[in-house]
Amino acid sequence: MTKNIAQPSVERSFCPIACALDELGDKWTLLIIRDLLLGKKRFQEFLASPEHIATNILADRLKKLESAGFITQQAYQQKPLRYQYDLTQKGKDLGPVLQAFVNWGKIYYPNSQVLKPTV
Amino acid sequence: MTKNIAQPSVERSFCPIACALDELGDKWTLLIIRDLLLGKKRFQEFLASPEHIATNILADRLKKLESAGFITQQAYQQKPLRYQYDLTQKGKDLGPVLQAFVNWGKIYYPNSQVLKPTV
DNA sequence: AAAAGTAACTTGTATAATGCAAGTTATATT
DNA sequence: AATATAACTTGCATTATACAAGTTACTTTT
Repeated sequence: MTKNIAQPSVERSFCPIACALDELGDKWTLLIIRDLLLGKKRFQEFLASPEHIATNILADRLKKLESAGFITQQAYQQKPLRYQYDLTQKGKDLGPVLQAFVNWGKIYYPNSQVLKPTV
Repeated sequence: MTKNIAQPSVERSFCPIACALDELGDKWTLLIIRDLLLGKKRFQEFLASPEHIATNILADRLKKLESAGFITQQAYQQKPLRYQYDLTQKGKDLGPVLQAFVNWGKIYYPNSQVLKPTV
């Protein structure tokens, strides 16, 4: 079960890298940020990414990303109620971090391919 | 217990970010890379970092980093046998990724402080 | 010479995170 | 009425992480 929404409450150190990894250091969170930067906004769009995140993990990460101020959730229609997620400035500013990963990854995973922006 | 040394064997997708996170996407691995970039080389030096990694996790990550080609292990003395770890080019090339985290983290964690190089 | 210390780990155990399948709620479509 | 869709939640098994303690092979201190 995935029931904790509370954040770690104390960071491990004052190092900015450690602080960042406290919030982003897992196998999925930065991939959701990647999808958002590429234009995806909805639950089903994230699920459709090639890594196939599980629905419980996705729901958990969206909650944590929202409570940590990386994204906002808002309804884009009322009947039926449907939500979309948008990056805050804090989230958008991770662009250079992901670009650094891409630059590095293209060298060390020669078969890899950068995903095309949605839209 | 931490007994698996084998790598995931299949990457989740062809995305270079996903490939990178397959090897680096956890709370500790990039902090060890950070320490190595700052000049640390020995088990006890990594343990002394302010985040206080557990010894079993550190031993596990050093093995995984070596088998993934990020670091090399070599004895720096024989009696008693002691090892040091050095970054390969693949590991050193993560410098810009960590710098991007630092640049971002300094903005969003105003109390954070960049660690000084060891030496 | 015995006791204590140090580096680099390993082992045990408890808690937390992840993965997979299935179920839920509220509509819309056929 | 039956099926479909979006956005989740729930259960359960597997894997990862945290913390404490133990191990091995020396070196240093008393």
